[in-house]
This record gives sequence, structure tokens and C-alpha cells, in this order.
Amino acid sequence: MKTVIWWIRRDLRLADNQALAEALRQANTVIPVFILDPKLWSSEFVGPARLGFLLDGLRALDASLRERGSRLILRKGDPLEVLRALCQESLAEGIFAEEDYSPYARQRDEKIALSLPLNLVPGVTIFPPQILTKANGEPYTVFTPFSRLWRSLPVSSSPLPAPEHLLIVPELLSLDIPAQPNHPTDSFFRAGEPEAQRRLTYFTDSNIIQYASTRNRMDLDGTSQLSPYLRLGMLSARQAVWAARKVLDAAVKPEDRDSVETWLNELIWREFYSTILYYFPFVRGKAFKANLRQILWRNNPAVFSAWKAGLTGYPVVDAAMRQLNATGWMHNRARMITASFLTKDLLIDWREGERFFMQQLLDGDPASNNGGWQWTAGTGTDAAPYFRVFNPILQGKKFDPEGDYVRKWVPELKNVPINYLHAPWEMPLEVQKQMGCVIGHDYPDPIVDHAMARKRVLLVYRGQSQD
DNA sequence: TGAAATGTTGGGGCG
DNA sequence: ACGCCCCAACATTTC
Repeated sequence: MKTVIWWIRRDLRLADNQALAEALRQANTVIPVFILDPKLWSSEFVGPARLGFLLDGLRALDASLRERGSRLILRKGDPLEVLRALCQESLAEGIFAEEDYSPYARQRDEKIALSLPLNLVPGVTIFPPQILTKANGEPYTVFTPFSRLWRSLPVSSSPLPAPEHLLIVPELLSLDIPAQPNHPTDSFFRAGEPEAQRRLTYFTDSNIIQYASTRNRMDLDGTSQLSPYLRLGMLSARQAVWAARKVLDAAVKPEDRDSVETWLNELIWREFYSTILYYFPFVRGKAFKANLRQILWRNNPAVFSAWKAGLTGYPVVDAAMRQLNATGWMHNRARMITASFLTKDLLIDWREGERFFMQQLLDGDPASNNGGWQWTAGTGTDAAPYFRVFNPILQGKKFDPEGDYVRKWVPELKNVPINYLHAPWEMPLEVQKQMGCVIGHDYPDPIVDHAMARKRVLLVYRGQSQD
């Protein structure tokens, strides 16, 4: 083969890219193509933040390609039609792409493979879902045995280096990469492979050995914050795992090893949910647990709007939602708290929260996001039991003990003393006035009483689960 | 990767 | 000195 297409989907990187490497093995001219598929990027599950992050990522990828004598071809439309036309224009004899296991991608790729020479190569996850089953071929639905199998498998070869040189692509029409001005998130998460690598190095050189003790603290940078980069493949799962293993090999103290293992576990959760969605694609639409598909949600639109805007009157919830809206990212602990609050305290369907998170999150991934929501709602595989209801006040005291997280994202509460910060409605009116934060005026009254809401949701869930 | 309700224990105040 | 009560601290059960 002389010319092939490298079809880029969620692998915006040159290093450790097995699809690109395979394309280069087959041909000397490789055409890098990204197709803006309106079915994906104009859907109700995408917002300006992730679209902007994608477009910035494409710009960064194009820059790296140009440094190597190549360039990115951007097209828009139905992938089958675009690829068919491109194959004719370029006389490409093959298409190489990283395999994507989400339902839409599988359906799309199966259809394309019927009429075009599409070759799918692994890389989104360390292991493909086909091998992550029980001995009898059944998929796992519980995390712990799944993770035991995952850890027992050898992570084959080391990450591939980026190719040093690529041949110039033939004269082909390419759209300009559009601008996406309405996303202020790039000041928090700069897109692109170099930034992803820089962050991975920083994390594995420093914070990873504190991860077990700091990962739940919303006021600290205890997490890796790599999820947006993993989502679009500016970083590969294999690069992350190898970097972690390197730390593990050098670690002396058992706490350090624990921390690295804890972080690895999070990467395994990612593969768990990818595998769950592969075998149970219906979870995108309904509860995994059949007995929790008829919950009588309240779905009050005004209450949903208050939650989205960070105006519930519960400081930790509001801080988290405002962090999400401002940056396109939310701390994992805060995701559990806000999800618990939406589903259990406000009795709003987890699918509403799932969709809003998909719209706002840079890392919005159908498998992980759905898994997280169904876990919190208690409807999913290996989920939290339905009666596990987070108390937003206690969660705030535990995981934002100084209140720095709340004060950063909810400036109205900046001057509220820490002993009132997570339940500011308990402030005497005198103190409220003194601090310039009158509840109901400068900051909302709590939208619901947590003690009442807890009892209410237990009744609602219990009624359903016993049907 | 919860939190509330309930049960148990033991120290100290006090008649 | 003794029994009683209170309640904090911790453990267990329940949702």
C-alpha cells in the first residue's frame, strides 16, 4: 500500500498511537483526517466547552503534524460519505482508526466496514472488552473481580514514540478549524498532546504519592485532572499506566505504593464502565437494575435550573456546579455529592443530570459518565445501595474542612466563618448582616431541607425496589 | 466511594 | 460508699 487514511476520532496524539503506527507500517503516505460528525458534535450531549476543547485539540494536533511535514485534513459530514469521497480523491487503499467501543461508534464503524477497508486498532483502553469477561464468557457486573482480572493481565508493550517524520499529504481540501469563542475553559485546561504530557509528568513526579490521602479533598489539587486529555486521547491509557508503574517500581514507602495503586484503580474503573457499556448498551437509556426503572421522579424544572446554576443554597453543591460551568471539569468527590443531591434530595431523574454533565464536561464520556450517575443513583452495576444518601453539609465539613473550595467558587460566602460555611442558614441574622451575606438575599435559602429530603427519597426508592 | 438511628459502655456528678 | 442518672464516645444496626 502506498497511501492510507489515519482516521482520528478520540486519539488526538502522535505518541503511543497504535492506529497511526499501524497506518505507517502499511503505507508511506498517511493522510490524517478528522471528520466533524454532526450526529456526535451537534447532539444534545455536547456543549460548547467540549466542542471548543476538541477544536483547540485539533489545532494543536495540526501544529504537531506540520512540524513533521504533514497536516490535518478536517472535513464535516456523515463519516461514511466523507471517507468514501476521500478514498476516491486520494486513492487511499486503507483506513486505520482506533477502536471506539461506545454504541454509536460501533454501529457507525460496522456500517463503514461493509463498504470501505476500515481497520480498527486498540488503544482507547488498555484491554478490549472481549477479553475482560469471566471464564465462561459472561461480562462482569461487579468491579472487584473485574479489577482482579484486569490486574492479572500483562500490559504488553511500552508506549510507542511519536513518529519523527511524516510524508506530506497530497493536495486535499481541508476546512479551516473553526473557532469556538464561547468557551472560557481553555485557561484551566489547555488542549493538546504537549499539555497532556506535561500534566502527566507533573502528576507522576509529585502528587501521585499523596493520592490516597488527598484525592477526596475538594480544596486541594490531589487528583490528576487528566480526564479531559484521556477523553480525547491527547494522552493514552497506556501512557498513564506506564507512568504510574514507573513510580510504583521506584516507590519505597508502602503508603506511596498504596497511592499509586489507588490511582491505577481509577483507570480500571474507566475500563470497567467502558466494558459495561459494551455489553449492556441499554444503560444509556435506562437503569441497569430492572427494579429501579419506575422511580417516581419529581423533575421540577425550576429546581433543576437552580441545581444547574449552582443556586441550591447548599454551599458545596453550588461550588461544584459553578466549578463545572466555569471550567468544564468537576472534582470527583463533588460529582458524587452533586449527583446524590440531584437524584436523592431533589428527586430529579439521573438521566437529566447525566445529560447536563455530558454537555458541560470536557471529559464527558458516555461510558464513564453513565457509570458514575447510575452508581450514585443506585440503579447501576455494583452501585451504591439506594439508601446511601450523601449529606452535603457533612461532605463539606469532611472534604472541604477549611472551606477554601466553597469560598473560591461561591464568592458570596467569602466572609462567612468556617463554622457556618457549610450550613450558612444557621448563621444568626446579626452575623449574616455583618458578613454581607444575608441568606435569601445575597445567597439562596436552601432549596430543600436535607433531613426531610432524605426520608422522602427512602420512601420513594423503597416503594419501587419492592415491586 | 454514607449517614442516621439505636445500642453499649464507662466516667463523673450528685444525692 | 453506693446507686442512679446523664451523656460523651464508640460500636452496631438500619435505611
